Amino acid sequence: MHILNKIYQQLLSHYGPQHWWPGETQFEVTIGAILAQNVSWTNAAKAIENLKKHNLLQPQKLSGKKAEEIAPLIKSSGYYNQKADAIAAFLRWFERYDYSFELLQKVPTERLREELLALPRIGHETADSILLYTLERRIFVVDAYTKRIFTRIGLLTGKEKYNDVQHMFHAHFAGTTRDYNEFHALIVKHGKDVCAKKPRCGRCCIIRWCVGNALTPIL
DNA sequence: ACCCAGGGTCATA
DNA sequence: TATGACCATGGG
Repeated sequence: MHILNKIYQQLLSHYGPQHWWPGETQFEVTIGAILAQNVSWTNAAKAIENLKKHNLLQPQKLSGKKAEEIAPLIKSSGYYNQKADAIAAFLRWFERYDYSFELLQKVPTERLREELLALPRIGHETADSILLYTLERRIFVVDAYTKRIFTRIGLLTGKEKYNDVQHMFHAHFAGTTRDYNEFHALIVKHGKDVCAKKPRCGRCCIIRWCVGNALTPIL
């Protein structure tokens, strides 16, 4: 069994399933992926609740709004002007698929990823979050915690680009889409738990405890 | 008052 | 290619 699978099993048994992504509908998950960019989930969740309160958390409703109208509704998520632009642009793109996630499912993952990445303010992580959590494609989502944790335990050097890190997981982590979902969620959980930006000395991360210290970067 | 949080983009060298 | 600046709210 590859070390990545061991780490996954260890995290899963330690924290339990995280049941990501929180969200009642595919559209809510998708918009949430944009709103959660570089902000605490609680801030993003407030913006989502506000959209819900205004009965706008449906593509056909929200597509009628201009970015300037969306922005004040999502203030709590931070960067609200950019995120309002991103949402408006996403809806303009989504219209070509009749606002139908059913139709999106017919599109191959690679093409979907390219189209999402072509949208403003949708970068690698946001695109992959939508692919994994909304559309249930077997795609690994790389975030800041992933790079930090796996660099700290020595499986990464810290100089890899997004696609390099993702390739490591795609090449070596054997799991279902569900496992890819859980792994990323568990990494975030573990990151918030013990792998803060400033290393807290003395608190040994359970991954290191799991795999030991003699690791060399794979890739 | 600082630091951080489930990033992305653009100008500059 | 690789940094730095900028976007911005809210909780600790």
